[in-house]
Amino acid sequence: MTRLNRERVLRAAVALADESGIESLSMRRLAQELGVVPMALYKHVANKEQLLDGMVDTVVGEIDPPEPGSDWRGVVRQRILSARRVLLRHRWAYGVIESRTGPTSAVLEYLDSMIGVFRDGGLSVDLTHHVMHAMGSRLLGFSQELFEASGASGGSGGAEPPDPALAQRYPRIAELAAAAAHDGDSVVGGGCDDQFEFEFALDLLLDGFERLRAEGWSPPGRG
Amino acid sequence: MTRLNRERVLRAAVALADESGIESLSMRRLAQELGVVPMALYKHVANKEQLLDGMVDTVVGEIDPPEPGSDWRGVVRQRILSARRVLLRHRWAYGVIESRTGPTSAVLEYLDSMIGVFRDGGLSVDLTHHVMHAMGSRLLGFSQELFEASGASGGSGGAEPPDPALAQRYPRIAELAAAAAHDGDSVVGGGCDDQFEFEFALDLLLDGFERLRAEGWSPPGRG
DNA sequence: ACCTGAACACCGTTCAAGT
DNA sequence: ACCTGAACACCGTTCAAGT
Repeated sequence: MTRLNRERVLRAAVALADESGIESLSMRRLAQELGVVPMALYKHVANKEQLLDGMVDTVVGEIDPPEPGSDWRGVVRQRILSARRVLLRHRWAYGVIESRTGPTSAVLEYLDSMIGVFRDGGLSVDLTHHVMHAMGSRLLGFSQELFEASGASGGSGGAEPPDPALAQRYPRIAELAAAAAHDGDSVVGGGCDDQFEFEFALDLLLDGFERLRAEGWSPPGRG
Repeated sequence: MTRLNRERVLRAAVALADESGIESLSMRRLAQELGVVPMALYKHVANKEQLLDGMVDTVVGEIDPPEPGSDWRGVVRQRILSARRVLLRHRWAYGVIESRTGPTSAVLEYLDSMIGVFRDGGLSVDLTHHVMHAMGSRLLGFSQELFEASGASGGSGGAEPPDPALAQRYPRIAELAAAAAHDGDSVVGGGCDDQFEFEFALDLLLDGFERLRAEGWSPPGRG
């Protein structure tokens, strides 16, 4: 039973969230996992918020650094897809990062380096600024879909057969779902190729940015 | 003291979340607000999850219907900006909608009608499908920014003066923040014109979709 | 049919005490 | 310096009882 320290606490918290979901991560449960009384944790993290901050830094630190390349779009693309792979390994990270009131230092470092790629690619400070906002959480590989995933027909969740009553109430959704039914059925989400959808939107945005850069975009007048 | 019913429960819940924030919305607190014992609520909503579903439907029902116009982009734009105004009145709705495992019926209705606008605008079923994914939660007016808002310098939150040590650690962020400092200072978020950023990204996406439509985009081969 | 009371199994966190 | 025990003020929800 080695001594507790901040790193052991954070690693155990990440492992617990990975295995049992973020909703199972309580100070009490984490302490139990570490064979310690709940209050022992408070010597190493100030409170639960700071624990979550530390978990975010741990995860964001797993993202590959940018691999320099000729095309700024390629560099951005590769790094965001790396972030996406990391975040898919830690599915709880999505909600936790969004719930932070401010960015942690690892996130700031990540954003700073991403800005550098855009700037080095020739985007102006102003354009880069709006680009960073437009990318939003997609910079970290988040899909920004309306719902986390999977079966959505009636509410009971899971993969149900397509409901003809729902198809009548929502005919446009049904048409899309029918066309998208590569594997499985879905309203919006399940049965779709998440990776394809992610890259479709990502490339659309990057191409749009590149077009604006090439056109010499500048902000609308301030008066 | 009139009889309790589902609608009164939902309206009180929305009002409580609007005023005190979603974190204050507990079954016990809501019951207290209604002058009733906690268990009385369970006759009108099955549990807290269903209460949240009902609140989402209430809010999504406030979005204006689409105003038919000549240009599909204009119709989509106007309706999404209406959704955004609604969601800004109920800031808790963002997190609650994203936390639902499946869409509520009001959301399905909204999505169905949005799909109709794209299809009537001449987008193919396949393109509309990917467009819906690419829009994601932006369809409901969400910004999809990395952090909810405001001061982000070091972690203590609030509007601090720009920290020279941080500027040295994150020089690219500092450069952007300096350029963006219309009113107030910010790392990414505070001091920026949220409405401008939202419309910038929205229009970039809509223009991209229109370009693909005009080019007769079709999905890549399946083999 | 609707509301109540007491209870169960949880939370995060403070405070005073131990070693 | 680090860990513990007991307590406080909360949760959502079940179950049996009241009217």
